[in-house]
Amino acid sequence: MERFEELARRLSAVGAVKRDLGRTLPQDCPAGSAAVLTALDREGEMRMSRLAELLAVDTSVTSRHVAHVADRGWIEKSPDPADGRSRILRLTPAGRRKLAQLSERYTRALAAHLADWSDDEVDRLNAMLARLRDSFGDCRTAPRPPDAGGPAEPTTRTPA
Amino acid sequence: MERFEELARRLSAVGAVKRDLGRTLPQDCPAGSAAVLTALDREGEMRMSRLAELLAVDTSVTSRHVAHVADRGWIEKSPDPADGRSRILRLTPAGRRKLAQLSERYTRALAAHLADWSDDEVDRLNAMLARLRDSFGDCRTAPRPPDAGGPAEPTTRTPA
DNA sequence: TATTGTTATACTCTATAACTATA
DNA sequence: TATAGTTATAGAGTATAACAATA
Repeated sequence: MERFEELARRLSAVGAVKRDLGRTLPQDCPAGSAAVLTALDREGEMRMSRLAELLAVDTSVTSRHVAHVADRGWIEKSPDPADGRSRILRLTPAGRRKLAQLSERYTRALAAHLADWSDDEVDRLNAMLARLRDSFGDCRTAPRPPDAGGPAEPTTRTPA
Repeated sequence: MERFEELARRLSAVGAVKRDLGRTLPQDCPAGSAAVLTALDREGEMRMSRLAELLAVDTSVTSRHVAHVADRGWIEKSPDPADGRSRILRLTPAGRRKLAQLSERYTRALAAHLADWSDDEVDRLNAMLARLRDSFGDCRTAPRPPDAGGPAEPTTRTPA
């Protein structure tokens, strides 16, 4: 169990890293908003429920974050032809520009701190974090739909 | 930069893992309090300023968390013979019992989710997270950038 | 009746700034 | 004057529950 106790502490310490990186974000786009933009950029347009699932937070939380970015014109909500209760969320050109700006700053800060890491090391950390996330799978929400069409061409953005 | 963009997303996703694990914590001891108990258990008695440094949060934040656990009798504050402004923080027996309880639940949840990980894999993740934390050293004093619309301001650092 | 999303409320975590009490 | 710690205030993130509109 010792190694799991260590892991618990290490995960806790990741918070410090994230707080530090979060300071690169502009005042009008906090981490929650950046996460919405990033998800829509990578996965393409989607409904609120799916976005909440991707972000692994409650729909009420997602609703607030979406409202924030929609108020600023970074995403648009169009009617969902398949379900009148739902709407389709989509990045706007302004949203893409905002995301590009965020991503550039955030990623640059990360790269600066990890300047002495080899590409391979970063890749290995990425792989392990991916596995970690998978191991916690869908403890909060339903599994992703059987994915058929593949995500709309992601432009490789990033932030929080 | 792509691998750093991926890392940014992976780090963000760690939040979901931590939220999930955080649900194992008892109502009277949230994550911040647990962090205080853990640090005092591992590093031994210390002053507020050192604790704040270990947790990588502002002393005002630490002060609140310490007040929470002190109110519940989990730590005690004794006068610092070397400096009258300061006090020494120390776990009480009750604090140790509380921590043992927390740790048991938290660690068990972690172990359950990572049941199919080998010891070696957990060790490697631990090592990488340790290095990640080290790479962000003591960068807690960096103020927020002036933000708002404009392009990323110039940085003195030269990322890879 | 069930589901999608919104809103009201509450709690945790964090930071900045003002304040106290020592040094 | 400077430092250790506290407190007041504010902002972000999250969750639960009550609600509206639609299915």
